[in-house]
Amino acid sequence: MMTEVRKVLTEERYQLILSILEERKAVTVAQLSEQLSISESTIRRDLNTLAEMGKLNKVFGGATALSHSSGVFETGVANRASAMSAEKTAIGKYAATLIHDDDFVYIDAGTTTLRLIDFITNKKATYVTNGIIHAQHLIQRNLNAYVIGGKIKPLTEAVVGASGIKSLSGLNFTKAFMGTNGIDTTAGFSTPDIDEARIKETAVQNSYMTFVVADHSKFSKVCAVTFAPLRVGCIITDECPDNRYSERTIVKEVKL
Amino acid sequence: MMTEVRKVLTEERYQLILSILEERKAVTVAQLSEQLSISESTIRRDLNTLAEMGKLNKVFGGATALSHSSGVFETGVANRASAMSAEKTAIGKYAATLIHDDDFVYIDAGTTTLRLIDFITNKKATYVTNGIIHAQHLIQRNLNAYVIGGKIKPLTEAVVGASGIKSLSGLNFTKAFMGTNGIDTTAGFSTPDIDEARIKETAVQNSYMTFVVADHSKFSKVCAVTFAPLRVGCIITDECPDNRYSERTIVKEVKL
DNA sequence: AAGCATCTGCTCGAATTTGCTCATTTATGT
DNA sequence: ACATAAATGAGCAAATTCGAGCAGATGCTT
Repeated sequence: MMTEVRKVLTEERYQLILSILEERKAVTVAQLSEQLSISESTIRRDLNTLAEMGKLNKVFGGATALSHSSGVFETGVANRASAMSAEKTAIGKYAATLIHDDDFVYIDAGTTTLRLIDFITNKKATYVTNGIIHAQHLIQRNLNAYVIGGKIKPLTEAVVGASGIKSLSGLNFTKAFMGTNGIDTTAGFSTPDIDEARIKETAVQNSYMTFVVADHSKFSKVCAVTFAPLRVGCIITDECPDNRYSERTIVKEVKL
Repeated sequence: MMTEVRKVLTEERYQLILSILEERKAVTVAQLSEQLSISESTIRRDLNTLAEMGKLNKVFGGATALSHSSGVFETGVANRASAMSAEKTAIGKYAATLIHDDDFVYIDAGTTTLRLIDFITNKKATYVTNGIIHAQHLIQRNLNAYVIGGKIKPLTEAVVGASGIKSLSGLNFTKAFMGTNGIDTTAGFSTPDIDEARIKETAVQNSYMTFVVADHSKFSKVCAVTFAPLRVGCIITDECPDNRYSERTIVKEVKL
């Protein structure tokens, strides 16, 4: 090998793989290959070895961490959060810290934003959402909750349509937390449903700042309808796979 | 464009499905398909596998969670619904038969009206409510559901306040189904909360017909704020204790 | 320096998973 | 009860992943 990069010992790689797995609970061969700059063949060999040693659970496509029943400290929200992907929890936890007193916050319907609600502590801010389940969670946390009026889309239990957009007019949010199905350098933020896109579009336009919460799987994906260009939304994610995004807008990577 | 799509491990998908199910207690195949951006075929296969493992309850159209120990439907409003259960059921069952095709129905927040929703069969009518839980129930019955926008009152999870009233303007209901805390010959229909009273008042004014659903315990009670005089609302009850009411408005007694 | 063992990365056929189509079954409305 | 619509599962083709085999590189010994 002609490279001057220090050789990574096999044992060292094993430790790296295990620590990554410990954090993520599940990784693909491709992820490990990219992160460690090692060929997939070697990753496969390592995973096989580690699986034989009983250090991890090998599955088709990658590996999962062994189910450790170690955590007795898990309570309520944390318990549900651990069942949920760790990424969304980390993203939600960070995003929640961005809310300050007297903020007028819009919370978009979606799973990542729902996780965010569980970490909100600021009771002086005011919250508006278009998600029926989101509204319930806000209320259960004793927060100042408002819901957008309009037609409810059965699939996602989100308020959409013309009257929903009308409901948003005149509301000037200080911060909007949006979910998205796709993030792309040229297509921006996109979602499959046109009605939901219109609502998102209006909410973003009516907000002073926009934060898009999305885990790494949403990058380089393009859905049917774009609701905002890349530059208008700060991205909060667990891992940004490409610096082409940080060149075009603010990207905050939270650590797991 | 290199649409780099991040692989999601099968095991990971299982966890995601279970956590979503934990959150919502019931999901459709279509919902999971959209949430996880995965084909319905795969979702079906996953649900079958998870059902075989005994991790969830597979039903036609989707899946339901196993343990109903802690759910959104058993908190707050749903708990109080247990009082006068048989009476409310009978009242709701009858009231639901009053809804016809092309009706534009307003359903007030409250426990009796919530029971009413469970008996609605007409899918051609359109339904508007100010209750968050009511909206969820309407959606789960695949009905045309709209929600009023505005501030959510924590105790009853009902939308109240000025923007709620504004949300109602321009809506001309054919039928309104209202709950009430008190019915009195002189004070009319009354409720303890002034904000909720204002919403009720507006809804009644905007409706061609008004039905007040109330069990016998509500008669001869007067609460802080009157939202409608006795004559504007037909009363649907299990037992009317006094013919002074039937002299002043239409009273329908349903049998248990 | 040459020999040898080990590790790494690449290639390719086999195995697995995934998404689509379509006939059948199940639910809903008249 | 009948007709219509929706959901389901089996079958099939495409995409992805796996593992064995092979060649080059590295490090250690002679």
